[in-house]
Amino acid sequence: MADNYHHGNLRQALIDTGIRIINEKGEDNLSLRGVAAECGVSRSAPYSHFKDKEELLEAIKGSVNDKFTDELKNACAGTKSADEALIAMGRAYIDFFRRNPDYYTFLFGRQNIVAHLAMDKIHEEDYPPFLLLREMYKKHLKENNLKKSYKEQELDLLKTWAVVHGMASIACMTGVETGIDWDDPDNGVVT
Amino acid sequence: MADNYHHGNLRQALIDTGIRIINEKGEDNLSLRGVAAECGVSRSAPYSHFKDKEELLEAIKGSVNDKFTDELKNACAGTKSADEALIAMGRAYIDFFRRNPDYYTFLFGRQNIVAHLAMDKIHEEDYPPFLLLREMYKKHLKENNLKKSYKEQELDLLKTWAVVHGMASIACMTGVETGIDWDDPDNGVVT
DNA sequence: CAGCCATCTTGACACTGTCAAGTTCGCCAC
DNA sequence: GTGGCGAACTTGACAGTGTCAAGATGGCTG
Repeated sequence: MADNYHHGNLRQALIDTGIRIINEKGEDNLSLRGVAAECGVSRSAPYSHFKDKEELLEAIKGSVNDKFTDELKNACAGTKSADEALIAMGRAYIDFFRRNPDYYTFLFGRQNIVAHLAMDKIHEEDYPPFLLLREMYKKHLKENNLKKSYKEQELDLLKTWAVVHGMASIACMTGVETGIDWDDPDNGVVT
Repeated sequence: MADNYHHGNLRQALIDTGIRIINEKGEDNLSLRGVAAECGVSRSAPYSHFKDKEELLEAIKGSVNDKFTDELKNACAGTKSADEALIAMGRAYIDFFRRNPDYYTFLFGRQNIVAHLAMDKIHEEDYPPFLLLREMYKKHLKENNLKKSYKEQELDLLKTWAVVHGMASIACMTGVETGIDWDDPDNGVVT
């Protein structure tokens, strides 16, 4: 049967059902054998597409990261100024992980990002969400006619990222409703 | 032999070697059987002290959390004002996870804290490090003769925790050296 | 048509968490 | 002391896991 052999797009199927399983049952309950089974394929078929279980997880991570980055971009899309965009991004960042708490550990747990990007300092890295933040931040400086030293900019970016990222983490841990008027504080931090 | 039976303090021994293994080989490579073996005890001996592997992990987590809280307290100890104490705590918080990056995921990963403390909102929780932060924050308000609404206080605390926690997370992910003059920014955020 | 080779399968192994049943031994009532 | 209770520990067993080696399949290229 041509059904069993040459599945067609097993690689993508594995990634997709992998994401679904993580959503339904959490990262802990994702097994290579399980993913393979749900794709209607034998236990070691995945080894034709991924060296490791780890490599499949990395691929899934990449996919989730794309979705995350898209949501951040969409949040920016409807805004008229860089200031608005920064606020919208902050909201979207936190919302994303409030809606999918499991993704926080999944994306940021372990040494994933380090392994992926091998960056030395934050401002040298190419983590897409951070690139987006920097871009908007520079726009914000231009629009408001602000001049800052490189050091000051670096610190602003780090602080902004930290506060938003921290809020997301806290929101995931506690399930807290961030009853916060982002229009004020985020701006306060950035400027 | 009295050596095999009634180990004496197996419970604590399991926790201690558990911590050691996590330090040496990471959480992923910690197996119940492994811990038991290193304690010179059979594979299911741990089940006399812990219901689960999860219950052992929780115990280890508690132990690590104690160490973390101690370091924060020690950081406060040498300070003369609440403002100084807050800064010292922020530094200690970030330093702790820069020294032990694995602990970040271990402590804050999954739903650990939620499961542990079952808190609804941040200001109602009893997570020791946060209690310490709030205590120092209130001292800071008193020492500086500041009056703030409950809402404002809540927001200050959340923002402060978020920025410090976020910095810690970022530091763990990136291994970045936080070349930051904490004497300025932290104060700026808190006040 | 021949055969290459990516793709997939089956068999096997070591390792894991967990349970049931049995063993050991300190301790307490008699 | 002696009996035995019960906590602490052991051994045997089972299902599930990641991974590899060897073989089967079948679309593509010559």
